[in-house]
Amino acid sequence: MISFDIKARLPNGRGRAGVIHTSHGDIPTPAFIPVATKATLKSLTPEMLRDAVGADATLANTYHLYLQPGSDIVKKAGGLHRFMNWQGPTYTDSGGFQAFSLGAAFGKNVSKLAQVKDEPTSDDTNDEPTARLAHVDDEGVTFKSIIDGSTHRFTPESSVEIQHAIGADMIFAFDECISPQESYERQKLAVERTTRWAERCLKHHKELLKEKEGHTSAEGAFGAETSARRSARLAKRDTYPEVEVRPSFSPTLLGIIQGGRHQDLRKQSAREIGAMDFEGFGIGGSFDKADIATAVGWVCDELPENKPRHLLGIGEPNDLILGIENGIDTFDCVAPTRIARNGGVYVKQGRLNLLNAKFVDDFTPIDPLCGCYTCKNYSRAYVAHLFRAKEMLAATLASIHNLYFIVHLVKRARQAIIDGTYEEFKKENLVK
RNA sequence: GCACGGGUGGCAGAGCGGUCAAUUGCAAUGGACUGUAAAUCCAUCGACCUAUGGUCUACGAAGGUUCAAAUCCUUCCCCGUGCA
Repeated sequence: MISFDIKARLPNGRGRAGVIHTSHGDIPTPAFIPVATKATLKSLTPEMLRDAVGADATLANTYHLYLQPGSDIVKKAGGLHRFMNWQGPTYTDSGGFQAFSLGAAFGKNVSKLAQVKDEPTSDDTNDEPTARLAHVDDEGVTFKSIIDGSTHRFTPESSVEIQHAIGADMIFAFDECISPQESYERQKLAVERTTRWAERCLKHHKELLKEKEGHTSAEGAFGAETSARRSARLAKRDTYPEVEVRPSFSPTLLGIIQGGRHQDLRKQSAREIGAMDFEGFGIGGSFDKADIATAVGWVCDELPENKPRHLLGIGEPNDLILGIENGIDTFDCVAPTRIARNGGVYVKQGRLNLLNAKFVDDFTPIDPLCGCYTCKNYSRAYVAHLFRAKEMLAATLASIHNLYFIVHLVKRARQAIIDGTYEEFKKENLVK
C-alpha cells in the first residue's frame, strides 16, 4: 500500500510537490521514473541508477516479464525488487501499451503523439491481421510473443494477476491505448472499454489482496524468506543498505485515464476512473504532440487531489515542465535511455547528436553545467568515439547523463515548487 | 622466365556487350526516436547544373573492335598462386 502527502502547491492550483510513501521507500514528487522494461535499466546496474542517476523508483513491464523469464520466475525469486536487486519503489505497466505498440502501431511509423496537422485515419479494423502482433477485443488482448511468435491472451484479470506475481509496489490497470490517428468514435470506444476493464481490474485486485491476507499476513506477500536466509543475504551485502519492507506489503493498483486529444473524452475518462477506488492514477493514451500539457490539465482537474497522478510515457524536458505545472506527480519515459543509446544527449539548450562529425575532437564535457558522473569524467570526443566504435560503454555513459539530466530537472522543479520559484525555473529551463 | 588467376567508387565485393554513375555490405554524412518490437530505424553517399530531368568524368594504363564497352581484343604496369 502507498500513501501520498502534498507538501507545497503552485499558485495555479494544479502543480504540487509531495511524497509518495511506499513499502520500499519514499518518492519525493514530482519525480521522473526511469523505465526498466525487462527488469533491467538498459546498460545500467541498479547501483548506477541509484547513485549515479539519483532515481527514486523504476518501472518494469508486465508483458515483457510475463514472456521472459515468466512472472512465476520473478515471483519465485522473491518479487521484482529482489530479482533485479533494486531496493527502491517499483512500478509495473500493465501491458496495455503493448496493445498499441504491437497492434495498430506495429510495423508503421506511428507514435502515440501526433502532430496537429496529421489527419486522423481510422485504421484499427481493416488491416490485414498478419501485420500486427496484438488484437484487441471487448474482453482483452491477444498478443503474439515478440520472442517466439507464440500466442498469449491478456485480460484485465490476468494482467493484474501477473502484476501481483511480479510484485511491484505500484501496478497499473489494464487499459486500451490506441493510435492518435484513430477517429473520435474509436477513441470513445477505448475510453469506455478502459473504464469497464478498470472495474474488472479493481475487482480482481481486491480479490487477490483478500486471498493474500488469508494465508500470508505474517510473512507478507513477498516475505516468504526464512530469517536465517535473510540474515545470510544481508551479510553478503556490503554496498547496499537494506530497505525495511513492511510485512504487509502488497501492490497498489492505479487506474488509467484515456481519451486521446479530445477534451470531452479526457474529462469523461478522468471522471469515471477518478470516481473508482484507485489509490492513484495514470494518464495514458495518445496526445496532440504540440500540447500534451493542456490535455493533462483537463484530466487533473477532474481527478481527486489527494491521490498521485502519473503521466505514462512522457519525458521530454518541455513536456515534463509543462506536465508538472498541470498537476502531474510522476513520469516515466524510455526517451532518455533510448535516445542515449542512439547517440543523443540532452543539454540545456536542447539535444546533441554525439555521432555528428563536429564532436570527434570536442574535448569538453557533454554538458559543462551538468554534475553527472559522465560529465565530470569524460569528454564529448571520448563518448563520441565509443559510439563510433560501437563500444557498450557508450550506452552506459550516455544513459547516465540523460537520466541524470532528466531526473534532476524534475527534482529541481520540485524544489522550485517548494521554494516558490517555479516561474523562474520554467523560464530558465524551457527549451525553445 | 613460363602457366594460371586477378586489378571496379573510402574499404570489401557483385556485375562480364546495351535497362551501369554501376547490386550489396561496411565506413562516412545528416535526421528521427515520448507507458522499449529499438546498442534501432530513415535518408544521402562521383562532380556540376536553368534538378521527379540534364551535362561531364569514371570500373589499373594506353590503344583497338562495335551503333554501343566495367564487360570483347592487343600491348604495357601492378598483385596473388604454382612451376622453373
